[in-house]
Amino acid sequence: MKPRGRRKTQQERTADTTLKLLNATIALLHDRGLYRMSTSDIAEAAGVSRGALTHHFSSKEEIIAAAVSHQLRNATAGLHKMAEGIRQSGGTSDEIVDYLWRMMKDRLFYVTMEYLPEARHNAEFRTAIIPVVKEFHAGLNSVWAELAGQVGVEVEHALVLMNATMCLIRGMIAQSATRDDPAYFDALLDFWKEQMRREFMLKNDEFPAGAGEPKQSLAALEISAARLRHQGATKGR
Amino acid sequence: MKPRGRRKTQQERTADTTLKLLNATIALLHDRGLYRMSTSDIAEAAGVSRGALTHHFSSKEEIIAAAVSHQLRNATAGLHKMAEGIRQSGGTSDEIVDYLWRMMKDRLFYVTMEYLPEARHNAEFRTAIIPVVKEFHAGLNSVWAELAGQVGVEVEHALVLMNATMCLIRGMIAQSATRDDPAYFDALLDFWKEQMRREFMLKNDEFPAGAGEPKQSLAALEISAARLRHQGATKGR
DNA sequence: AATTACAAACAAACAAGTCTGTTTGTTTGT
DNA sequence: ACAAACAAACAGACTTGTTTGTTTGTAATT
Repeated sequence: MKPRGRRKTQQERTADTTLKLLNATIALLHDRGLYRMSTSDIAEAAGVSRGALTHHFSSKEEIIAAAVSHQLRNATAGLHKMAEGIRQSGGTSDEIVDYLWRMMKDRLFYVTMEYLPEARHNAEFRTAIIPVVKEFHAGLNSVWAELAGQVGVEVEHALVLMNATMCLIRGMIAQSATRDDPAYFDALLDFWKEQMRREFMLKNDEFPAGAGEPKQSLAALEISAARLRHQGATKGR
Repeated sequence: MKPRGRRKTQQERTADTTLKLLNATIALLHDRGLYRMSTSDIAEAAGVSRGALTHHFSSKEEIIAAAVSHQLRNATAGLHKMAEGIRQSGGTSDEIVDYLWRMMKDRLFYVTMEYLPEARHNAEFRTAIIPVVKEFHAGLNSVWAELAGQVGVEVEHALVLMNATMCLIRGMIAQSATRDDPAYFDALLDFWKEQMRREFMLKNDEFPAGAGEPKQSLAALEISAARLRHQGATKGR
């Protein structure tokens, strides 16, 4: 695709170099951490000079923000692709939870944890990445809304479930920094998948898709009963 | 208790100075972040000389680890106190979720996010804090197990619920760095409280308290919850 | 009880290294 | 030829750990 030995156009040169730099930045963020890496390290890892780096990015903050945006955009693209997959050939909540877990675990949230403190203490940096973060969430919404539409759950509720799922995953990965215990996290994830299955099943029964008969399973009945009982009991508070 | 203007013994001097240093360290971790603060800043904030700091702590890493341990131990003490409150006068899952949320939001997890990258990239630091983290989790277990025993839920399952709750809270606070939206987080927390209520209710029905006393009335639960709320509100520093 | 001897706590300046942003010089593309 | 892309040298600003000197508490001795 790319001309092999041929000369590159200026645009190509810029694109190549910046891409190498951004990928190297993400790798270093993950492997060494934001404060254990220098711009020299980035240039070295990218295989370019530090002059090249400073030519394209005028500050460390800027290249970090660019790299983070780059990574988030990639993740967003993946999410939309997944939403498309669900639209065309369906998908289960289990699969989505697994996908999100893998996506976050595959460096995304580790990198996020590296720059979150920076976002918290550096207003400029924060405002620089917030738009991309919002794009990312729009991607998440697509996936979840797609599943909701497929199963017939209210979109509002589906979004709550999605956000809870994401927060849970974030917290799990955060904890994994001080707890090396894959079995523990697997168990937690299994628990959550079951929760999501039940949520979608339950809602599916309450709002039957299409002309389907409102068939409630025994388990669902018990759950609804318990829920109603509790709601009624606590309303007086 | 402490002699007012009188001379202090060496032990008292050490205790006072180190405490001032540790508190200042936590405050700076929260306000400025691990990498935006220097040991000079710590000494200044504590109102002692940098020489005093280096006398008690031989490296920045060491004082950070000590401060984190200090904070975690305090939190652990609070958890055990709460477990005791539940043992004596009961408590609801709602109240516990609220307590954990407040505890984490009150600097605990913000500080944690500051040193998590360090824990991830610095093996010595990690091994230094892991024992205290484990103590902390033991404290969490106490609280949750107490509630489980009270309501008749299997302890195993209760621990899963507790861990999920903690991970959810972690993830929410992490997200709060790039999303300033209290209503959103309130909604998420409300959703979760409802989940926990249902979990405990449901399990309570599945495993009715054997030959023991009939389970506490909701009114009684509410009363003890109010007590806990008050305790939690006044225990903070 | 007072003086002296010693150790711990503290203060302040120092030395060494690192990192960032800038500047100056060279190559490559248009 | 001109400008963009790149390379490399440089200067300034921290930060950390160390060192040197001073004060405060404790214990021994007389």
